[in-house]
Amino acid sequence: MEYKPQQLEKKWQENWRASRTFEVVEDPAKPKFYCLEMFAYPSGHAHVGHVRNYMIGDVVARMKRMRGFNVLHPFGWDAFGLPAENAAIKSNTHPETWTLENIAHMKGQLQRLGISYAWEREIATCLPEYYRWNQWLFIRMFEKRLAYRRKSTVNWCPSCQTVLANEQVVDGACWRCGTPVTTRELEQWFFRITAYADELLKSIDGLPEWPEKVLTMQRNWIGKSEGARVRFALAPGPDFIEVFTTRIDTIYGATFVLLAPEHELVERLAEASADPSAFRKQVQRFRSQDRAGRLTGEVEKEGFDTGRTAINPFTGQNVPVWIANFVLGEYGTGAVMGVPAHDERDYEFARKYNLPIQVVVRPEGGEAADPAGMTAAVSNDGVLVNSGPYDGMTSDAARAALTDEARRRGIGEGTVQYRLKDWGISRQRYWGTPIPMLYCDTCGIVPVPDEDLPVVLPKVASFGGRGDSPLAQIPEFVNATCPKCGGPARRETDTMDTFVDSSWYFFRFCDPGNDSAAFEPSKVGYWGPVDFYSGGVEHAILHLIYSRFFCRVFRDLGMVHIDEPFTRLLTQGMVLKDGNVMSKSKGNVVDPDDMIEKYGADALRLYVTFVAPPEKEIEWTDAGLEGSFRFLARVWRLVDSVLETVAGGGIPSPAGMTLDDAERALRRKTHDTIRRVTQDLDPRVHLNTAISAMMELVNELYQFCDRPGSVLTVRPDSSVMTGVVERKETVAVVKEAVEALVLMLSPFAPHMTEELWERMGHTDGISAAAWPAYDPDVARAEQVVVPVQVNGKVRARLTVPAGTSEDTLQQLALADPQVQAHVAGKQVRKVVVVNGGKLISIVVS
RNA sequence: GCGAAAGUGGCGGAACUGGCAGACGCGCCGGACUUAGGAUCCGGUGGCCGAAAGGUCAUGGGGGUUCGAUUCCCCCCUUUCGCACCA
Repeated sequence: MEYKPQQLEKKWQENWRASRTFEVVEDPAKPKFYCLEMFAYPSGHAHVGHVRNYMIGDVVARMKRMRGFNVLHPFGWDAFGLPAENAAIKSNTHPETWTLENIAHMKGQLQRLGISYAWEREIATCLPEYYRWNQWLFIRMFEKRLAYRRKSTVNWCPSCQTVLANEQVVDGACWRCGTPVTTRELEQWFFRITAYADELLKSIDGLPEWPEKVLTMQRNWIGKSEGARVRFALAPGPDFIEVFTTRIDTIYGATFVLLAPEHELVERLAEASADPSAFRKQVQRFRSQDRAGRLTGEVEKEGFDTGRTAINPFTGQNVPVWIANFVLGEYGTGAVMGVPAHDERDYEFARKYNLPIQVVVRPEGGEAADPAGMTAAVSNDGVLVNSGPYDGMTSDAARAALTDEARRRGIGEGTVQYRLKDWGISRQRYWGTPIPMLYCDTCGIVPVPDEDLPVVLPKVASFGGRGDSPLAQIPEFVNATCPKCGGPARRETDTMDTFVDSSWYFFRFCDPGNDSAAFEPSKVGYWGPVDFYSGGVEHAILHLIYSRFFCRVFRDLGMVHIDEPFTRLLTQGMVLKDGNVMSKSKGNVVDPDDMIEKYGADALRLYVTFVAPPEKEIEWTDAGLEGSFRFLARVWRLVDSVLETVAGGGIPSPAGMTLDDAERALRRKTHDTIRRVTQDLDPRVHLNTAISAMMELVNELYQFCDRPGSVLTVRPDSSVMTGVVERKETVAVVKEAVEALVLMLSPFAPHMTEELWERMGHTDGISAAAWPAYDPDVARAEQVVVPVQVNGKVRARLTVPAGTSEDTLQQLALADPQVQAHVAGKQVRKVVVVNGGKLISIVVS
């Protein structure tokens, strides 16, 4: 029978659905395994990049199932978001229609791949059954003051017409569309992720199974720095400027103070200045400078003197107060002390504007620099000079002592500063979760009562972003009644950032149908945390830090008992075509359906897992896919040819039989392959080398069948073998090899192996079958070949019984005629037997 | 600029704690079977010298440690990624 993947794939997909093969329930008797791939944005069409991600997860899920785990492997849709809205505007449909159609199409594509998803657990975040719990959680967070509203300067994407979180600004541009981000002053809802900053940072050390790269990115993003806040009195009083510094040890060298153009004191200083309008003009110019440039240092450092001075609380000196465009209003206190001798930026600034430079730190064991002759700031720690009572202290000691003095004098204190800021979640767009809040003139901000949830997203006809939320244009939505006083109230018309949806969906999968709670704690208690999570590295800080935050919020609500949501993270590489990311606009998208039609889903699955390690980027090639197809056809022919003999349960195991050399060699190869494949899949996920090992076994089986004197032959037309196999040993050995092969191949090529498994006489289905057992006694060779090197070159090979002692090996090596030919007339300096007999190295002079 | 990772045949990639570099696949070459082969099976395939046996050079470049280095150390080059005025 020829290998025709299409029909049998259909057959088995139908069979899996009908018999609910991959649905699961909690079973305390079995070890659980929660295997998850990042759910999909329903953009319209799955491409082979998606396929690759889902295959990595599916191979792991199927393998774990066969190894006796109760495996939860669900899938769903990250279905809210701007593209739906934009597409709807363009094509004059509704975002919901667009989204649900896309989901239906993509679901079909994924099902044709034969992924072992528990489809009955499918969720879509745009449905009220789901987003209702976003609202529920929002209210809980509001109650715990983890959600709050304030006016602030926010990132604004002029193209998307909405606010962006800091995490969504990449190099000063919108993460979604690449438009340079501007700022706006808006009343916004925030999640207090900073309340967990320290915990999120510390527990990074508790994530040993995450890529180091992702952990580093998260550490940098949280950006903890320890330092001090110190107040410089403004002369004349009573105002003061509070600065944040990590280098209080250099404070005796602070010869000026710099304010961000956004600093709250700026307006008052302008007011009191000689020429307020010129002052304001300068400030305005700084504020309107390219934001990205200001943030990255591409915009030149500039500043101007406010004409005022402040008092350095340690030196007592009057120091000028300047406003500088490079000082960040959002970080620290929005004001810094200028220490030109020991900070490069301050140095540059002081040189430009001729501000005094005072050296207060010298290198340990070196001389203090001469301010006049300096060409650059010296920012290393050292020993203090010109610092009054602190002279001679190391920077470290001085930081402690100076902070202590500041605290005693009431002019400052040690603080910890984070770069991480609270997560702004308000979005002025339609296609998202309505924020369940009401504004009442008498009662203020009032949450929608739980029993009134969900606040359903009303159907509207127009959603053009115009800077305010489309929901604000619907009076029936906006006008509501205050649940507290019964008076008129206004509804919040912003929607939530879609990253809220994706920050807890993995919990919902544990109990997706629950209509009285986000999930039943006992169910997450059983399944959580996610044991294996795979997805793109682009979420290294966005989704992955928000999810870690939400997990802790649920924990503090008493609903989960874990700190971290994902035990192991694998960031898979992208699939490129012609060196580029696949995208519709580039016209280089490879549609999995086309590939399935040509070669079958199994070949596609095998290709994306074989071509490179999962973490690496790959370049799509049709030739590679064809190669994978060829391998599957080769396996098919092999099994098909020997099927009649190996089928049925009547043949005993080869263990205990008296085997000939070839049979023993094949058995050894079989068990060696089981060991290699098993290790490559678990705990490592080296899918490519696991497949290589199976290919070797297949090659070996072909050789075995073709060996001289064999009556087994794999026929090109895949007819049954010729002749009659009389040796039951031969049959038993081949059967063992073929069964192990088919089992281990099944996570990669489930359809074909199901078919073969059935034809081999099994009725239970291969996904219920047990992973083949590795027998180390079989894999161990009874004879080993030991290479003998003389001065680094292999000159002979000894064939000896396994376990020959090192002494004996040495003697045998030196007695070997070929070795002697190379040793003759020279002096043997050294003989080394490596790793108990893996190799012998002889050194002669 | 700072930091991290990586650099292996024509290509994708192997090599687990230093131990026969190039597994496995693609491509290419040859053979068998064929009316035919873009099917299949078998064989070959890093460079150079050689008819062959064999020799010799080879894991970005240069040093070092070692009996032995793709693997460990130092310097340099290149690429990719991350951070990028965070005081």
